[in-house]
This record gives sequence, C-alpha cells and structure tokens, in this order.
Amino acid sequence: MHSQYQPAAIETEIQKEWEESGAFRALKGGGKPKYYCLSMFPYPSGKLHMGHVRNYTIGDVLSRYHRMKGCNVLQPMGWDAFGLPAENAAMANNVAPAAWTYSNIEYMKAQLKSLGLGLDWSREVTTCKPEYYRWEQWLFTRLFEKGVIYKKLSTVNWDPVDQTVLANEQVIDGRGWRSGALVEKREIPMYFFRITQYAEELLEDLDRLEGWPEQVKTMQRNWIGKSYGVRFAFPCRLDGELDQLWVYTTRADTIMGVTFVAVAAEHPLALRAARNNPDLAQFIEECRQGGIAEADIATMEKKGMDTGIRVNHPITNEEVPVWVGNYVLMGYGEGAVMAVPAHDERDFHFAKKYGLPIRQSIQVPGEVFSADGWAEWYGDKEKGFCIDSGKYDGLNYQQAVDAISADLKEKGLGDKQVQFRLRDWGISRQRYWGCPIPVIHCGNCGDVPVPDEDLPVVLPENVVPDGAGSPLAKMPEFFETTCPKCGGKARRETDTMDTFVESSWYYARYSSPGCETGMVEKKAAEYWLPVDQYIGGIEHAILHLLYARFFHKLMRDEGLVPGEEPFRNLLTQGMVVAPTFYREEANGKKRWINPAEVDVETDPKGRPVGAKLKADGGPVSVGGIEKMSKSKNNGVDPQGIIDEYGADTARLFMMFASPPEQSLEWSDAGVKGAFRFLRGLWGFAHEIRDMLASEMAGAALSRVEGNQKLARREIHLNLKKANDDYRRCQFNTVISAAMKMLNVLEDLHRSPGSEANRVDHAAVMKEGFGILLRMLSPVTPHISQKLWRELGYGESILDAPWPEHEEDALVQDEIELVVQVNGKLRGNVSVARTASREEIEVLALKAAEKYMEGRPVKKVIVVPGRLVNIVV
RNA sequence: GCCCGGAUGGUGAAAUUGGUAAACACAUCGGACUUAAAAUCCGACGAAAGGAAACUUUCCUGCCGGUUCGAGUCCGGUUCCGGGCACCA
Repeated sequence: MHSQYQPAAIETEIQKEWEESGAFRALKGGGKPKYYCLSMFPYPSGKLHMGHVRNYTIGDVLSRYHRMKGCNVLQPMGWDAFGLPAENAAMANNVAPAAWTYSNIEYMKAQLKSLGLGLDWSREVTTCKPEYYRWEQWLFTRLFEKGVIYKKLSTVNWDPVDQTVLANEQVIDGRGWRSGALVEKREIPMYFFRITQYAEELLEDLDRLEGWPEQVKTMQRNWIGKSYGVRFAFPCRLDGELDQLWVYTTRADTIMGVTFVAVAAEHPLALRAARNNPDLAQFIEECRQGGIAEADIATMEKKGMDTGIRVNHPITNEEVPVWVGNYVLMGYGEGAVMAVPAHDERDFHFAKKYGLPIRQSIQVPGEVFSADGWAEWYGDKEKGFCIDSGKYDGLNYQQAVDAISADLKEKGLGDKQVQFRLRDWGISRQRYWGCPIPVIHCGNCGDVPVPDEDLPVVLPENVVPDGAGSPLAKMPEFFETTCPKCGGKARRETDTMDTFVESSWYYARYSSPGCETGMVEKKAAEYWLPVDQYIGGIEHAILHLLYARFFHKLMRDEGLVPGEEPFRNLLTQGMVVAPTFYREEANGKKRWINPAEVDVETDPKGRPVGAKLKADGGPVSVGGIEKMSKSKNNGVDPQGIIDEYGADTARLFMMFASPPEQSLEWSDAGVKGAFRFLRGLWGFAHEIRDMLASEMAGAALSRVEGNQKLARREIHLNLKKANDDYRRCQFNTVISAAMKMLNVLEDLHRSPGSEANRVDHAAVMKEGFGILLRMLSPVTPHISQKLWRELGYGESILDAPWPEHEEDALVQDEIELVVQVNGKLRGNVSVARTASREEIEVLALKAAEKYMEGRPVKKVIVVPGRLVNIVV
C-alpha cells in the first residue's frame, strides 16, 4: 500500500476490476428483492456537465447503498439521441446529425465510465437506432388502429422567410432565430395522442404515488386541471338563421355580470364577421403574428376588436357584443369565453381599455366595489354572494352555479360539465432528426399505418439539414412508396415524432434491451418493473413525467407491462445553475459564451456584474443565472475536476455541496477540501494499517471504557445519523457524519491515553474504520474498495453488509440539558439519565436563579432530553 | 400572466416532530514545521457595544405582521431569485 493517495491509479485499477468481473451486470432472480434504480438518460449534447454528474452520482449512491442493503440492483444507462441540437450542430458544422450524435455518445460514455458509475452497460439503449424506434413505430400503428392516435389541425410557429416550422425555443422576441423574420401562427395537420382520454386516471393515480414529492404531484394536478364548470350557449341570429355561440366557464355564478363575449381570432364567428369588415380582417391578420408559446401569449398586450355581431344573454336575453380577443386561444375549450369584467381580472383590464361596461354581480360583505380599479376580492368565490342578479340574489357560489346551470339546462342551452386543462399531445414534428411516423398516405385508402412486417421505417442517416423545411419532404427515395392496402402509388409521411415519445418508454426497454420480438420481453418487464427509484431534474416534473406515466398506461392496455405506474419513488434533483454570458452580434443575435472562456468581475455579494472574454480581453454581457444547458452554453465540464482530483473527489464534492433536491449555483470552491478529506482518509488508513492487521483488533467491544467508550459512542451516534440521512437521501450530511467519524478516530488515535489499552484501542479503531469505509463507499467507491481490501476487511466492499448502529453503544450516564428563562438561553445543567422531572426542575431553578431576579415562577416546561424553560 | 419551489455567517450549508441557530466543510487570518514554497499540523473566525483580559450584554435565519412559554421551522402578507408553461430536453 502506497503512503500517498493516488486517485488516478486506484480508480483505473478498481474500474478495470469491476469491468472484468461484470460486477454490475444485472441478472434476474437470486432470491433478493430487486431494486431498479434509474437516472434520466442524457441527451448526447457533446460533453457531460455538472448537472449530469449530480444526477448520476445520486443514482449511483442509491444503487450501491441498496446493493449493500441486500438488493438485486439494476442501474442502466442510455441515450436520448434524437433532438433539435443535432440538427443545429449539423447546420453549423456541416456534419450529419447521426455522425455528430454517435461521436458525442462515444465521448460522453467514456466520461461516464471515468466517474466509476455502477452501470450495466450491456443494457445500453440508443433511441436513434432502428432497433429501438422500430417498437415505437409498432406501438404507434397499434394505437392508430385503436383510435388513440388521430389527426387534426394544429397551430405551429411559422418562419415565413426560412419557410419552416420553429420550436418555441427558436422564437426569440417574436422573431425566427436564424432569419429574424416575424413569426406567424400557421395551422397544419398533425397526429395527436388522446392523452385526455386518460386525464381522469392520470389525475387519480397521483394519490397513490406515495414515493413522489408532493410538489411534483401538485404541479401535475394543476397541469391536468380538472375543473367543474358549465358549458352553455349564447343564442344568436346570423343572416336570419338561428345559431349558438358556445362557451365554457367555471364561474357561472357571475353570468349576470356578463357584458361581452370574447372569441379567438380563428373562431368561425370572427372569420364570418371579417368577410365584410376589412378592419376586422386586418386585426385578425395581426393576431396571427407572434408565436404559440403560452408564456408569450399570456404576457403580451391584450388587444381586441368588436365583430359587430350581437348574441343574446341566455338568461336575460339581453344583447351582448362579441369581440375578438388576441388572448383567447382557439385550441382551448370552445375558443370563446364569456367576459365578466367585474369579477375576472383579465376581463376587467380589457373592458377598461375598450370602454366596455363593468357590471358587479357578486358582493363580499364589508367590501366596497369600485370600477376604478381592480381589487383581489372581486374574483373571490368563497366569500361572495350574488347581487343585482335577479332571482339568484343572495346565493353563494355553489348555489348560484346549481341554479343557473339548472335554468340553462331547462332552456336547452347548456349544462354542467367537467373539463380538463390538459390538451391532447401533438407529436408531429416537421423535422428530420426524429423517429419517422409510420403512416402511408394513399389517395384511395387514406392514412394507412405501415404493416408490422415493413417496420421499421428507417430514417436515412447521411442527411445534413439546411434549416429550410424538412429534408425528408425533399427526398423522393424516402417518401415515394406504394399503399400497403391497395398497392397503388402512395406517399410516406415525412414528419417525425416528438422526442418525448422515445423518452416515454425507455425505462421499460431497459428490462430487455435486445428484445427482437416486441417492445419488451414480458417476463423481464414483469420482474424489473416498476422502476423502484427514478432520479432526474425538477424541470421534468410535468411534461416528461406525465408522458411517461401516460405511456405506461398505453403499454399496460396492450398487455406489455405490469402495474399502473412506471415509477414507484421519484427524486427530483434541483438544477445546477450557472451564470450566462453573451455577445450581441451585428444582426442582433446573441452568441452565448461558456463561463470557462470569460474572466468575471463580481460585486461584494459575489454576483457577476461584468465579464471579459479571455481570448480578446473585450467586454462580454452578463445574462441571468440559469440551468446548465446547451442552448445557453453555460454548462461546466466536470472533466477538469476528474483529471485533477479523481472521480471520487468529484462525486464527494458534488454530494457534499448541498442536498439533492436543492438547486445549486455552480462553484468549485471547496473541491480541494473534498480532496483533502480523501487524502487524509488514505493517510490515516496507511498509519493504522499494521495495527489493524495485528490480532489485537479482536477484543470485545461491549467492555471498552473511558476514551474508547466515548469515541465508540460518537461513531455509533454518527452512524445512526448517517443511516437516517441515507434513508431520506440527504447525502451532504452523510458526508458530514463521515468526516466527523474520521475526526473522532484520528483524535482517539492521537490521544495520549490510547496506548495504555492497546487491545481495546485496536478493536475500536477496527470497528470504526470499517463502519466509515462502508458508510462512504456509495459516494466514493474506488478509495473505499481499495482500503477495504488493503486493511483486511474483505475482498469486495460492493456486497459487504451495511452497518447498523448498536443501541448499547449510545447509552449515556449523564445528560446535558439547556436551561431557558422565558425562552432565552441561560445555562446548562447535567443530570443523571434516570433523573425525575422534579429533580431536573430543582437543578434548573438553581442554575437559572440569577436570571430570575426574584420574580415568581409561573410555569416550568421540561422537554425530556433537551431543555427546561422557566416562565417567570 | 399562470403553476411549483427557494432565500440562514465572507462562501456551500446543518438544525429530521415548534425546543441551545450556524454542525460539517470552504475561504480568510494567526501560529508551528521548512533555507523557501507547497503539503501538513495547531488556533481564531455571525454582527454590534462594553472590558486590560477572562468575559458580559444586545441583535441576528430576505422583508412586514401574527400564533406560542418558545418560531429558521406554523399562519397571513410582501420582495427578490430559480424551474415549468405543451415544438429545448
């Protein structure tokens, strides 16, 4: 054993051992409980960043911990390999997305391996390979035939210059990121998954996910957004014919306050009115401008225009004007809303802007209504009751909704309706680097799914997109085909699928990654699923996790997977955030610069205020502090730390920096400290090695006294704490406890009296250091393994039994209590473990005497084992 | 705009059920060792006031208010920051 800690040599040696022995190859059975631990697979963007290191270290810590606890662990890894960045890189560097992606995978795989993760690489999946996506296409055809997938028109961002559809991310301030052209909305046909059919189940099953953070379940509940409302119609007369304008509202109690109706620009009524109203047609055209992102629509200026059409109030029959509003979305509910300016904030501001009437119809006792300004209580449905609402006066929310919906029903103009905010999932993408949608369009037969025997529809891999439209649509060799039904000439679908589809079922594929007869091999899925622990960034709380839950139910309905839910326990790690830097180019576009390439000036609080590019010394603009991402180029590559200090230090530092769920602003301050700890651990092991090897280390631990007993108590106390912390995934304090253990052992070893009783000393040291190594081994597996063997504890620490504390070692004869007077700390008393409440009170009163200033005691509160509070 | 989080010393953070705020580290400063540096070891380290000193007192968990013998923790409000908002993944 070398006296110096040499992480590079140790880590190479240990990793080689694991690889050669197949230490992490997961096999079914063995009589142990299975533990499937899954970290969200990465998009192969080029290099790992600190967010990945955090994610995968957490997963590895949990995997190794459970293995030592006696589980049969599966921890797989793969690549979410389709996606937009590959196309961008392709255009920038003139390489095919496939080649770029595969070379990134190769590099990142080596990085992952150097971290020493206990992964079963034999199960690696890569979503851009036909053997993976063929099964996605297979499921698509099944769902298409079942009607779970359907086609309808949907709105996209259209770049009129590049003649291409843009992702929301590619729309910056309403303009296309490459062309700078004003983006427009455009309707195109797309395939949709009927996720709304599963809305109720997706909502209800959240209650059964006990291992999920409350926060994530709340977000999903709100996203699904089940609401109890009323769908009703405003009757109207158009060109002499009776018609109806349908709306949906959750505030039917305010129906008597309706002063107008707002419809989307694409609403048939708006289009009809625009036919002989050029101003309105012009306004509708304006509404087409801008992107489709909800955040943009919700924050843009609310604009509207009167259509001139009048409808009748369904209760009063009064005439109500119909306006076009740019904030009303066609794809949402009915594409039309009743507007009650007095009781809806958005309607209020809209009415003020256009001088529309505001009519109060709800009153909260003790409040005064004024149309001059908006007040919070106007929208309150808990405390209010109806006024100026005719026969509904005096009713509260629920009574009013019941009465009004009953009346509407009687008139045949509406009824109560449960609605969901959740919309069907549009999966068509007019992009190249994705899974081809397996449909053939035939003039005679319509949309025909590709038959099983013709799957997969293989994506050609040698294509470099040019940013103007879909490359597949320009490749006759791809789209020219014949109809599988009638054999006539037909055209293959050229859209690809949303990349969320691949990541919705990869967790199941890992159970049988090479299966050539189906999506999954049934027996393997039944053994390994569900995932016992899923780990990933909180940014996936809604979309990815909802889609994966949905897919699990789709696959369940196909008889492919067991159970209702894919992920039993979920750990959502906080973002690793870092400052962003950019330079504005001549055309106004921002070029994002990696933090490693700039010198930063900070204010006294440490926040970046200015920066210079290292390369040319020129100034660089400072952006916000955001999650590490490819698009903002603020990812910090862990390789530098691994090269300088080793994987164990990188892992230890990352886990020590903060608890997993907390977001973390990246800083490498403290890396040295983590390294110092491991070097100290190694040095100390080297120092005590001979002593531990001697037979002295076998004495009975229950009989140790004095310093040894105190040290042993500390070790077991910290072990108890660390075990609690492992259970609740708070690894930073596990490491604190480990550091304390090392401090205790070092102090004991160097204390003058330790030589006096060498047998007890060696025994306590041997026990303590063995606990420490196992405690640390999930976090720093290489050094722990190496020392475990060197110090003669055993061959492999991977399957060493997990240490549990001994209650007997914790027993204390005397307990320290805190004494407070009126809640203020005034001293300490030492009492016997067995002291009665009365004895404690006497001691405490004596200790606090001088702070009581002769005032009479009102009350004494004794919290056992903690404190005494004297109230005077 | 809407939904979900977060804020504690110079820094990362701890305090698990309402019970000693700042554990464990980092940085800094002082000392030892050294020709020197690095490494290592020992010590100090929230703020203010008083004291020669030992020490004492007061204040302190973003901000304002409340509940309680006692609040970082519970309740109401508020500011700032982060995540998501359906085509980034």
